[in-house]
Amino acid sequence: MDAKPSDTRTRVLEAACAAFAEKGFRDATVAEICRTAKANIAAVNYHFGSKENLYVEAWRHSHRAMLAAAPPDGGVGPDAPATERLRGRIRALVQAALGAEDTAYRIMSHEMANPTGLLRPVFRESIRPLRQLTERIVRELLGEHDGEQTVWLCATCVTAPCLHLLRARREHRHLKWNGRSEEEVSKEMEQHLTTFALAGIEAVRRELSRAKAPAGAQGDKR
Amino acid sequence: MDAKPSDTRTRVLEAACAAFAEKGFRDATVAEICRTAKANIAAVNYHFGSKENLYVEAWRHSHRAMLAAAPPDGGVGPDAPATERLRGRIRALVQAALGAEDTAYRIMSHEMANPTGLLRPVFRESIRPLRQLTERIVRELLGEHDGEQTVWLCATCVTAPCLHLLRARREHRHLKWNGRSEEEVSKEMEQHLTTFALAGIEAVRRELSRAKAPAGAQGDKR
DNA sequence: ACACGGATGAAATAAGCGTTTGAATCGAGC
DNA sequence: GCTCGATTCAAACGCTTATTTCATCCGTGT
Repeated sequence: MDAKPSDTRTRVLEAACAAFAEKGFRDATVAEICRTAKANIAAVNYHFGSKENLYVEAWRHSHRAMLAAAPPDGGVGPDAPATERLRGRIRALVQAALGAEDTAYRIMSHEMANPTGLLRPVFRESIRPLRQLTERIVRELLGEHDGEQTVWLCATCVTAPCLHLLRARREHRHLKWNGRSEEEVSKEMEQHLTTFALAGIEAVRRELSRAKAPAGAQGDKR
Repeated sequence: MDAKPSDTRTRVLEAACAAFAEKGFRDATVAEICRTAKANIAAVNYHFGSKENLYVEAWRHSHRAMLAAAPPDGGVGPDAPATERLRGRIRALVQAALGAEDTAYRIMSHEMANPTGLLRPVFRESIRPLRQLTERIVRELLGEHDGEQTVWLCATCVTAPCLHLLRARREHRHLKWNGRSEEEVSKEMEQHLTTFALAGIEAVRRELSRAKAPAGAQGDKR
Protein backbone atom coordinates (compact mmCIF):
# COMPACT_ATOMS: atom_id res chain seq x y z
CA MET A 1 0.00 0.00 0.00
CA ASP A 2 1.86 2.94 1.32
CA ALA A 3 5.12 1.08 1.01
CA LYS A 4 6.09 3.60 -1.66
CA PRO A 5 4.66 6.91 -0.54
CA SER A 6 7.16 8.63 -2.81
CA ASP A 7 10.77 8.70 -1.79
CA THR A 8 11.02 12.45 -1.51
CA ARG A 9 7.88 12.51 0.57
CA THR A 10 9.52 10.55 3.37
CA ARG A 11 12.73 12.52 2.98
CA VAL A 12 10.82 15.76 3.40
CA LEU A 13 8.89 14.32 6.32
CA GLU A 14 12.02 13.31 8.19
CA ALA A 15 13.76 16.55 7.47
CA ALA A 16 10.67 18.32 8.77
CA CYS A 17 10.78 16.28 11.97
CA ALA A 18 14.35 17.33 12.58
CA ALA A 19 13.71 20.97 11.73
CA PHE A 20 10.54 21.28 13.80
CA ALA A 21 12.22 19.53 16.72
CA GLU A 22 15.11 21.93 16.64
CA LYS A 23 13.41 25.24 15.88
CA GLY A 24 9.70 24.81 16.36
CA PHE A 25 6.97 25.47 13.84
CA ARG A 26 7.53 29.11 13.21
CA ASP A 27 11.31 29.23 13.03
CA ALA A 28 11.64 26.19 10.82
CA THR A 29 11.38 27.20 7.16
CA VAL A 30 10.16 25.03 4.34
CA ALA A 31 13.11 26.23 2.31
CA GLU A 32 15.57 24.74 4.74
CA ILE A 33 13.53 21.57 5.13
CA CYS A 34 13.51 21.01 1.39
CA ARG A 35 17.20 21.82 1.17
CA THR A 36 18.21 19.23 3.74
CA ALA A 37 15.79 16.77 2.14
CA LYS A 38 17.33 17.50 -1.26
CA ALA A 39 13.89 18.25 -2.61
CA ASN A 40 12.36 21.20 -4.36
CA ILE A 41 10.59 23.99 -2.53
CA ALA A 42 7.29 22.98 -4.05
CA ALA A 43 7.57 19.48 -2.62
CA VAL A 44 6.05 20.50 0.68
CA ASN A 45 2.93 21.97 -0.82
CA TYR A 46 2.65 19.20 -3.34
CA HIS A 47 2.92 16.27 -0.93
CA PHE A 48 1.45 17.81 2.20
CA GLY A 49 -0.66 20.71 1.02
CA SER A 50 0.76 23.22 3.46
CA LYS A 51 3.40 23.78 6.07
CA GLU A 52 0.77 23.39 8.76
CA ASN A 53 -0.28 19.99 7.57
CA LEU A 54 3.35 18.94 7.28
CA TYR A 55 3.68 19.93 10.90
CA VAL A 56 1.01 17.62 12.23
CA GLU A 57 2.22 14.86 9.92
CA ALA A 58 5.73 15.28 11.32
CA TRP A 59 4.33 15.01 14.83
CA ARG A 60 2.47 11.82 14.01
CA HIS A 61 5.58 10.36 12.45
CA SER A 62 7.92 11.14 15.33
CA HIS A 63 5.37 10.12 17.93
CA ARG A 64 5.04 6.72 16.34
CA ALA A 65 8.82 6.44 16.25
CA MET A 66 9.00 7.28 19.94
CA LEU A 67 6.43 4.68 20.91
CA ALA A 68 8.31 2.09 18.87
CA ALA A 69 11.65 2.94 20.47
CA ALA A 70 10.38 3.24 24.04
CA PRO A 71 7.19 1.36 24.99
CA PRO A 72 5.19 3.48 27.43
CA ASP A 73 5.13 0.83 30.12
CA GLY A 74 8.89 0.34 30.01
CA GLY A 75 8.30 -3.29 29.20
CA VAL A 76 6.81 -4.02 32.60
CA GLY A 77 3.31 -5.17 31.88
CA PRO A 78 0.02 -4.41 33.61
CA ASP A 79 0.14 -7.22 36.14
CA ALA A 80 3.34 -6.22 37.84
CA PRO A 81 3.15 -4.44 41.20
CA ALA A 82 2.57 -0.71 41.02
CA THR A 83 6.06 0.17 42.16
CA GLU A 84 7.57 -1.76 39.29
CA ARG A 85 5.12 -0.26 36.85
CA LEU A 86 6.16 3.18 38.00
CA ARG A 87 9.78 2.25 37.43
CA GLY A 88 8.85 1.09 33.95
CA ARG A 89 6.96 4.29 33.23
CA ILE A 90 9.92 6.37 34.33
CA ARG A 91 12.19 4.24 32.18
CA ALA A 92 10.01 5.02 29.18
CA LEU A 93 10.02 8.74 29.99
CA VAL A 94 13.79 8.86 30.43
CA GLN A 95 14.35 6.93 27.25
CA ALA A 96 12.02 9.21 25.36
CA ALA A 97 13.91 12.24 26.62
CA LEU A 98 17.45 10.94 26.45
CA GLY A 99 17.27 8.34 23.72
CA ALA A 100 17.83 8.71 20.01
CA GLU A 101 14.14 9.13 19.25
CA ASP A 102 13.59 12.36 21.14
CA THR A 103 12.05 14.18 18.21
CA ALA A 104 8.51 13.86 19.45
CA TYR A 105 9.44 15.19 22.87
CA ARG A 106 11.25 18.14 21.40
CA ILE A 107 8.37 19.03 19.13
CA MET A 108 6.01 18.74 22.07
CA SER A 109 8.27 20.92 24.13
CA HIS A 110 8.11 23.67 21.53
CA GLU A 111 4.39 23.27 21.16
CA MET A 112 3.80 23.59 24.90
CA ALA A 113 5.87 26.73 25.22
CA ASN A 114 4.67 28.23 21.97
CA PRO A 115 1.30 26.76 21.12
CA THR A 116 0.25 26.90 17.51
CA GLY A 117 -2.93 25.02 18.28
CA LEU A 118 -2.34 22.80 15.27
CA LEU A 119 -1.40 19.82 17.39
CA ARG A 120 -4.13 20.15 19.94
CA PRO A 121 -6.56 17.69 18.35
CA VAL A 122 -3.82 15.15 17.75
CA PHE A 123 -2.37 15.61 21.22
CA ARG A 124 -5.63 14.48 22.72
CA GLU A 125 -5.31 11.09 21.15
CA SER A 126 -1.58 10.61 21.60
CA ILE A 127 -0.27 11.96 24.89
CA ARG A 128 -3.42 11.90 26.98
CA PRO A 129 -3.45 8.10 27.21
CA LEU A 130 0.17 8.21 28.35
CA ARG A 131 -0.70 10.73 31.01
CA GLN A 132 -3.59 8.58 32.14
CA LEU A 133 -1.29 5.60 32.32
CA THR A 134 0.96 7.50 34.69
CA GLU A 135 -1.94 8.77 36.75
CA ARG A 136 -3.39 5.29 37.10
CA ILE A 137 -0.16 4.03 38.60
CA VAL A 138 0.11 7.01 40.91
CA ARG A 139 -3.48 6.61 42.02
CA GLU A 140 -2.84 3.01 42.88
CA LEU A 141 0.23 3.94 44.89
CA LEU A 142 -1.61 6.68 46.74
CA GLY A 143 -4.42 4.42 47.80
CA GLU A 144 -8.09 5.22 47.70
CA HIS A 145 -7.77 8.89 48.61
CA ASP A 146 -10.22 10.88 46.59
CA GLY A 147 -8.07 13.92 45.78
CA GLU A 148 -7.86 14.12 42.03
CA GLN A 149 -5.61 17.11 42.39
CA THR A 150 -3.18 15.09 44.50
CA VAL A 151 -2.96 12.46 41.81
CA TRP A 152 -2.32 15.12 39.22
CA LEU A 153 0.34 16.79 41.29
CA CYS A 154 2.22 13.57 42.03
CA ALA A 155 2.08 12.56 38.38
CA THR A 156 3.54 15.95 37.55
CA CYS A 157 6.33 15.37 40.02
CA VAL A 158 7.11 12.16 38.16
CA THR A 159 6.94 13.39 34.59
CA ALA A 160 8.18 16.97 34.85
CA PRO A 161 11.77 16.09 35.80
CA CYS A 162 11.91 13.64 32.90
CA LEU A 163 10.76 16.32 30.50
CA HIS A 164 13.36 18.60 31.96
CA LEU A 165 16.14 16.17 31.10
CA LEU A 166 15.52 16.99 27.48
CA ARG A 167 16.60 20.58 27.83
CA ALA A 168 19.25 19.77 30.35
CA ARG A 169 21.01 17.53 27.89
CA ARG A 170 21.82 20.28 25.46
CA GLU A 171 22.75 22.82 28.11
CA HIS A 172 24.46 20.84 30.83
CA ARG A 173 26.72 18.66 28.81
CA HIS A 174 29.40 19.59 31.30
CA LEU A 175 27.81 17.39 33.91
CA LYS A 176 29.41 14.28 35.26
CA TRP A 177 27.96 11.94 32.67
CA ASN A 178 30.76 12.66 30.27
CA GLY A 179 32.56 9.36 30.50
CA ARG A 180 29.59 7.08 30.90
CA SER A 181 27.68 5.65 27.98
CA GLU A 182 24.22 6.94 27.18
CA GLU A 183 22.64 3.73 28.33
CA GLU A 184 24.47 3.73 31.62
CA VAL A 185 23.40 7.30 32.31
CA SER A 186 19.80 6.41 31.50
CA LYS A 187 19.91 3.55 33.96
CA GLU A 188 21.22 5.82 36.66
CA MET A 189 18.64 8.51 35.96
CA GLU A 190 15.90 5.94 35.98
CA GLN A 191 17.06 4.60 39.33
CA HIS A 192 17.33 7.97 41.01
CA LEU A 193 14.08 9.29 39.65
CA THR A 194 12.29 6.13 40.69
CA THR A 195 13.44 6.14 44.29
CA PHE A 196 12.75 9.86 44.47
CA ALA A 197 9.25 9.46 43.08
CA LEU A 198 8.33 6.41 45.14
CA ALA A 199 9.44 8.07 48.36
CA GLY A 200 7.64 11.29 47.45
CA ILE A 201 4.39 9.54 46.67
CA GLU A 202 4.61 7.47 49.83
CA ALA A 203 5.19 10.60 51.91
CA VAL A 204 2.20 12.34 50.36
CA ARG A 205 0.10 9.26 50.99
CA ARG A 206 1.09 9.24 54.66
CA GLU A 207 0.33 12.91 54.97
CA LEU A 208 -3.07 12.40 53.42
CA SER A 209 -4.06 9.62 55.79
CA ARG A 210 -2.85 11.70 58.69
CA ALA A 211 -5.08 14.55 57.55
CA LYS A 212 -7.95 12.16 56.94
CA ALA A 213 -7.83 10.57 60.42
CA PRO A 214 -6.86 13.59 62.51
CA ALA A 215 -6.84 14.57 66.17
CA GLY A 216 -6.38 11.38 68.15
CA ALA A 217 -3.67 9.45 66.39
CA GLN A 218 -0.84 11.90 66.17
CA GLY A 219 1.41 8.90 66.43
CA ASP A 220 3.70 9.60 63.52
CA LYS A 221 5.92 6.60 63.32
CA ARG A 222 9.22 6.09 61.57
CA MET B 1 16.40 59.91 38.55
CA ASP B 2 14.89 57.54 36.07
CA ALA B 3 11.49 58.37 37.41
CA LYS B 4 10.67 59.81 34.01
CA PRO B 5 12.22 57.52 31.45
CA SER B 6 9.59 58.69 28.98
CA ASP B 7 6.05 57.56 29.49
CA THR B 8 5.74 55.71 26.23
CA ARG B 9 9.01 53.93 26.93
CA THR B 10 7.57 52.17 29.96
CA ARG B 11 4.30 51.54 28.16
CA VAL B 12 6.17 49.87 25.32
CA LEU B 13 8.29 47.93 27.78
CA GLU B 14 5.33 46.52 29.62
CA ALA B 15 3.47 45.71 26.46
CA ALA B 16 6.60 43.92 25.28
CA CYS B 17 6.74 41.88 28.48
CA ALA B 18 3.19 40.72 27.96
CA ALA B 19 3.70 39.97 24.29
CA PHE B 20 6.98 38.11 24.72
CA ALA B 21 5.55 36.14 27.63
CA GLU B 22 2.59 35.07 25.57
CA LYS B 23 4.14 34.41 22.17
CA GLY B 24 7.90 34.33 22.55
CA PHE B 25 10.43 36.46 20.77
CA ARG B 26 9.75 35.44 17.23
CA ASP B 27 5.98 35.37 17.24
CA ALA B 28 5.57 38.65 19.06
CA THR B 29 5.57 41.53 16.59
CA VAL B 30 6.67 45.06 17.29
CA ALA B 31 3.59 46.25 15.47
CA GLU B 32 1.33 44.57 17.99
CA ILE B 33 3.45 45.67 20.91
CA CYS B 34 3.24 49.28 19.82
CA ARG B 35 -0.44 48.97 19.15
CA THR B 36 -1.26 47.73 22.64
CA ALA B 37 1.11 50.34 24.07
CA LYS B 38 -0.63 53.03 22.04
CA ALA B 39 2.70 54.08 20.61
CA ASN B 40 4.05 54.49 17.14
CA ILE B 41 5.86 51.70 15.32
CA ALA B 42 9.10 53.61 15.46
CA ALA B 43 8.97 53.86 19.24
CA VAL B 44 10.67 50.50 19.66
CA ASN B 45 13.66 51.37 17.55
CA TYR B 46 13.83 54.85 18.97
CA HIS B 47 13.76 53.92 22.66
CA PHE B 48 15.40 50.52 22.52
CA GLY B 49 17.38 50.44 19.32
CA SER B 50 16.05 47.12 18.13
CA LYS B 51 13.55 44.40 18.84
CA GLU B 52 16.36 42.24 20.19
CA ASN B 53 17.40 44.82 22.73
CA LEU B 54 13.79 45.36 23.73
CA TYR B 55 13.66 41.64 24.36
CA VAL B 56 16.50 41.57 26.89
CA GLU B 57 15.20 44.75 28.48
CA ALA B 58 11.79 43.15 28.86
CA TRP B 59 13.41 40.15 30.49
CA ARG B 60 15.31 42.33 32.93
CA HIS B 61 12.14 44.22 33.78
CA SER B 62 9.99 41.17 34.40
CA HIS B 63 12.74 39.38 36.26
CA ARG B 64 13.07 42.28 38.68
CA ALA B 65 9.31 42.29 39.11
CA MET B 66 9.36 38.59 39.92
CA LEU B 67 12.07 38.94 42.53
CA ALA B 68 10.18 41.79 44.13
CA ALA B 69 6.94 39.80 44.24
CA ALA B 70 8.47 36.51 45.39
CA PRO B 71 11.78 36.61 47.29
CA PRO B 72 13.90 33.60 46.25
CA ASP B 73 14.25 32.27 49.78
CA GLY B 74 10.52 32.41 50.42
CA GLY B 75 11.22 34.71 53.34
CA VAL B 76 12.95 32.00 55.32
CA GLY B 77 16.47 33.30 55.83
CA PRO B 78 19.84 31.55 55.61
CA ASP B 79 20.02 30.43 59.25
CA ALA B 80 16.90 28.31 59.26
CA PRO B 81 17.26 24.52 59.03
CA ALA B 82 17.67 23.15 55.53
CA THR B 83 14.22 21.58 55.45
CA GLU B 84 12.60 24.93 56.12
CA ARG B 85 14.80 26.63 53.57
CA LEU B 86 13.69 24.09 51.00
CA ARG B 87 10.10 24.83 51.85
CA GLY B 88 10.82 28.52 51.39
CA ARG B 89 12.50 27.92 48.07
CA ILE B 90 9.55 25.91 46.84
CA ARG B 91 7.23 28.64 48.04
CA ALA B 92 9.15 31.12 45.92
CA LEU B 93 9.04 28.84 42.89
CA VAL B 94 5.33 28.21 43.22
CA GLN B 95 4.61 31.89 43.67
CA ALA B 96 6.70 32.73 40.65
CA ALA B 97 4.80 30.22 38.56
CA LEU B 98 1.29 30.75 39.91
CA GLY B 99 1.39 34.36 41.06
CA ALA B 100 0.53 37.50 39.19
CA GLU B 101 4.15 38.20 38.24
CA ASP B 102 4.70 35.15 36.10
CA THR B 103 5.97 37.08 33.11
CA ALA B 104 9.61 36.26 33.71
CA TYR B 105 8.86 32.56 34.01
CA ARG B 106 6.85 32.56 30.83
CA ILE B 107 9.55 34.36 28.90
CA MET B 108 12.11 31.95 30.26
CA SER B 109 9.93 29.04 29.27
CA HIS B 110 9.84 30.24 25.69
CA GLU B 111 13.54 30.90 25.68
CA MET B 112 14.35 27.42 26.92
CA ALA B 113 12.19 25.71 24.33
CA ASN B 114 13.15 28.07 21.53
CA PRO B 115 16.51 29.60 22.34
CA THR B 116 17.33 32.86 20.65
CA GLY B 117 20.61 33.12 22.52
CA LEU B 118 19.88 36.77 23.28
CA LEU B 119 19.17 36.08 26.93
CA ARG B 120 22.10 33.77 27.54
CA PRO B 121 24.45 36.42 28.96
CA VAL B 122 21.75 37.88 31.15
CA PHE B 123 20.55 34.48 32.28
CA ARG B 124 23.95 33.77 33.72
CA GLU B 125 23.59 36.61 36.15
CA SER B 126 19.92 36.20 36.97
CA ILE B 127 18.81 32.58 37.19
CA ARG B 128 22.12 30.88 37.89
CA PRO B 129 22.28 32.26 41.46
CA LEU B 130 18.76 31.00 42.03
CA ARG B 131 19.72 27.58 40.80
CA GLN B 132 22.77 27.58 43.04
CA LEU B 133 20.61 28.56 45.96
CA THR B 134 18.46 25.52 45.36
CA GLU B 135 21.44 23.24 44.88
CA ARG B 136 23.06 24.47 48.07
CA ILE B 137 20.00 23.48 50.06
CA VAL B 138 19.77 20.12 48.33
CA ARG B 139 23.46 19.45 48.92
CA GLU B 140 23.03 20.14 52.59
CA LEU B 141 20.08 17.81 52.77
CA LEU B 142 21.92 15.06 50.92
CA GLY B 143 24.91 15.15 53.22
CA GLU B 144 28.54 15.06 52.20
CA HIS B 145 28.10 12.72 49.25
CA ASP B 146 30.28 13.89 46.44
CA GLY B 147 27.97 13.18 43.52
CA GLU B 148 27.47 16.48 41.78
CA GLN B 149 25.11 14.79 39.38
CA THR B 150 22.97 13.61 42.25
CA VAL B 151 22.66 17.14 43.55
CA TRP B 152 21.73 18.36 40.11
CA LEU B 153 19.14 15.65 39.64
CA CYS B 154 17.48 16.25 42.99
CA ALA B 155 17.41 19.98 42.38
CA THR B 156 15.75 19.26 39.07
CA CYS B 157 13.15 17.11 40.80
CA VAL B 158 12.40 20.12 42.98
CA THR B 159 12.26 22.84 40.37
CA ALA B 160 10.89 21.05 37.34
CA PRO B 161 7.41 20.39 38.77
CA CYS B 162 7.18 24.05 39.77
CA LEU B 163 8.05 25.16 36.28
CA HIS B 164 5.46 22.74 35.01
CA LEU B 165 2.73 24.43 37.03
CA LEU B 166 3.05 27.39 34.72
CA ARG B 167 1.84 25.50 31.70
CA ALA B 168 -0.59 23.48 33.69
CA ARG B 169 -2.43 26.57 34.79
CA ARG B 170 -3.51 27.58 31.33
CA GLU B 171 -4.38 24.07 30.22
CA HIS B 172 -5.81 22.37 33.25
CA ARG B 173 -8.10 25.01 34.57
CA HIS B 174 -10.66 22.29 34.97
CA LEU B 175 -8.78 20.88 37.94
CA LYS B 176 -10.15 20.86 41.42
CA TRP B 177 -8.81 24.25 42.38
CA ASN B 178 -11.84 25.97 40.95
CA GLY B 179 -13.45 27.10 44.13
CA ARG B 180 -10.35 27.83 46.18
CA SER B 181 -8.58 31.16 46.09
CA GLU B 182 -5.25 31.48 44.36
CA GLU B 183 -3.44 31.87 47.61
CA GLU B 184 -5.00 28.80 49.13
CA VAL B 185 -4.06 26.74 46.11
CA SER B 186 -0.49 28.00 46.31
CA LYS B 187 -0.29 26.98 49.95
CA GLU B 188 -1.52 23.53 49.11
CA MET B 189 0.87 23.13 46.20
CA GLU B 190 3.73 24.31 48.35
CA GLN B 191 2.88 21.80 51.04
CA HIS B 192 2.57 18.84 48.69
CA LEU B 193 5.66 19.66 46.71
CA THR B 194 7.68 20.14 49.88
CA THR B 195 6.78 16.82 51.45
CA PHE B 196 7.31 15.12 48.11
CA ALA B 197 10.71 16.71 47.64
CA LEU B 198 11.91 16.17 51.19
CA ALA B 199 10.97 12.51 51.11
CA GLY B 200 12.55 12.05 47.70
CA ILE B 201 15.82 13.65 48.72
CA GLU B 202 15.91 11.64 51.93
CA ALA B 203 15.36 8.41 50.00
CA VAL B 204 18.13 9.21 47.56
CA ARG B 205 20.42 10.05 50.45
CA ARG B 206 19.70 6.70 52.08
CA GLU B 207 20.32 4.88 48.84
CA LEU B 208 23.61 6.67 48.39
CA SER B 209 24.91 5.76 51.84
CA ARG B 210 23.82 2.20 51.26
CA ALA B 211 25.82 2.12 48.03
CA LYS B 212 28.78 3.90 49.60
CA ALA B 213 29.20 1.58 52.56
CA PRO B 214 28.19 -1.80 51.23
CA ALA B 215 28.50 -5.11 52.99
CA GLY B 216 31.23 -6.54 50.81
CA ALA B 217 33.13 -3.23 50.41
CA GLN B 218 32.96 -2.69 46.67
CA GLY B 219 35.83 -0.28 46.87
CA ASP B 220 35.06 1.37 43.55
CA LYS B 221 35.41 4.89 44.77
CA ARG B 222 35.89 7.29 41.89
C1' DA C 1 5.08 5.34 -30.71
C1' DC C 2 2.26 8.11 -28.22
C1' DA C 3 -0.51 10.28 -24.96
C1' DC C 4 -1.44 10.91 -20.18
C1' DG C 5 -1.09 11.65 -15.16
C1' DG C 6 1.99 11.90 -11.33
C1' DA C 7 6.12 14.15 -9.77
C1' DT C 8 9.84 17.63 -9.93
C1' DG C 9 12.05 21.93 -11.11
C1' DA C 10 12.96 27.14 -11.18
C1' DA C 11 11.00 31.41 -10.96
C1' DA C 12 7.28 34.62 -9.71
C1' DT C 13 3.83 36.19 -6.35
C1' DA C 14 2.05 38.08 -2.22
C1' DA C 15 2.10 38.95 2.49
C1' DG C 16 4.33 40.01 6.87
C1' DC C 17 8.13 41.49 9.24
C1' DG C 18 11.77 44.79 11.40
C1' DT C 19 13.87 48.82 10.38
C1' DT C 20 14.71 53.41 8.32
C1' DT C 21 13.54 57.90 6.93
C1' DG C 22 12.24 62.55 7.03
C1' DA C 23 8.78 65.64 8.25
C1' DA C 24 5.79 67.28 12.17
C1' DT C 25 5.23 68.31 17.04
C1' DC C 26 6.33 69.65 21.57
C1' DG C 27 8.89 71.80 25.55
C1' DA C 28 12.36 74.14 27.68
C1' DG C 29 16.37 77.74 27.70
C1' DC C 30 18.86 81.80 26.20
C1' DG D 1 10.14 84.88 20.10
C1' DC D 2 13.11 81.97 18.52
C1' DT D 3 15.85 77.97 18.39
C1' DC D 4 17.33 73.49 19.34
C1' DG D 5 17.06 68.92 20.93
C1' DA D 6 14.04 65.25 22.06
C1' DT D 7 10.07 62.76 20.75
C1' DT D 8 6.22 61.17 17.78
C1' DC D 9 4.18 60.15 13.42
C1' DA D 10 3.06 58.07 8.74
C1' DA D 11 5.04 56.20 4.92
C1' DA D 12 8.35 53.55 2.58
C1' DC D 13 12.19 50.27 2.24
C1' DG D 14 14.41 45.80 2.19
C1' DC D 15 14.25 41.28 3.48
C1' DT D 16 12.34 36.74 4.51
C1' DT D 17 8.75 33.53 4.03
C1' DA D 18 4.95 30.43 2.37
C1' DT D 19 2.60 29.63 -1.60
C1' DT D 20 1.51 29.50 -6.58
C1' DT D 21 2.49 28.93 -11.31
C1' DC D 22 3.77 26.76 -15.27
C1' DA D 23 7.11 24.31 -17.84
C1' DT D 24 9.53 19.91 -17.78
C1' DC D 25 10.58 15.15 -16.86
C1' DC D 26 9.41 10.25 -16.37
C1' DG D 27 7.09 5.88 -16.20
C1' DT D 28 3.01 3.27 -17.81
C1' DG D 29 -0.86 1.59 -20.52
C1' DT D 30 -2.75 1.19 -25.13
